[in-house]
Amino acid sequence: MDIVWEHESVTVNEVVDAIGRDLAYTTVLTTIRILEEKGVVQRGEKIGRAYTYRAAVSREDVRHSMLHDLSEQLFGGNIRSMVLSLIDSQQISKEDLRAVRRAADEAEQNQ
Amino acid sequence: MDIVWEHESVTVNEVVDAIGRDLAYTTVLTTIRILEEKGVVQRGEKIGRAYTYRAAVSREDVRHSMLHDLSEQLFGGNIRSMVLSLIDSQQISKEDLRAVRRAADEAEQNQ
DNA sequence: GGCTTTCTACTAAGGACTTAGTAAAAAAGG
DNA sequence: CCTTTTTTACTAAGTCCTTAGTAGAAAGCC
Repeated sequence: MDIVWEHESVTVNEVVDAIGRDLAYTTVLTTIRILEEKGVVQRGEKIGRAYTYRAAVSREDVRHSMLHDLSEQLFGGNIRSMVLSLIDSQQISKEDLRAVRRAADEAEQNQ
Repeated sequence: MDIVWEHESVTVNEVVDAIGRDLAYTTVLTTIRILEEKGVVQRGEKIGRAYTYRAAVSREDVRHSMLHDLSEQLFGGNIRSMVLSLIDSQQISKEDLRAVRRAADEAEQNQ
């Protein structure tokens, strides 16, 4: 999906070239076909002899929905706990904390 | 795992009773055996005729590692982006934002 | 001590995901 | 037009997860 999102419209071959791993053409084709079945990718018209594909859901939507799912799994749906856990994780720098505070301020403003 | 974490030490039967879903005894047994194989649960001594099991990793550790994994998958490991995405998700209230800001302040202090 | 119940170990089926092969269709090229 | 190449559709094998059944061991009960 990262590659589809980055390219707006891709053929199977473009994905194979971009993916950086040594996967067979048919492997990528199968994967895209399943993504299409699930509705996260859509088939467009042919370019030359190959079909093109483009994302049918946005990266943001997927991020939000996966974050939501994980918050359910780990924190009973409590987003606040999740954010606090991230802040306490020692993986976060001073600038990160400043950015977080700024974002919290803005979010509060816009409510 | 939730049940194991809540009970400190459990038998298979206690899990079956607590789980709220209609699962066969052997299903729960198998699941616990696999959790044991993976090292997240440890077998203790027998109580009566049944083995007891207890958590071998903390809930916090699992939360942090799963959050870390998802941050890699969705945000290239950038925790800050992940927190900002959560804050922007409209799922978060004023009090949540205040709590977040307070936590950010404390975290900065402790650095 | 033999019957009954409880628990465990082993096995297995079905679904999802990843990987890739084969065959056929479609296009390209002489 | 016939051969070669490219692309697709279908199939399949392997792994992991969830679910559960069967057989045998262990404990409990007269």
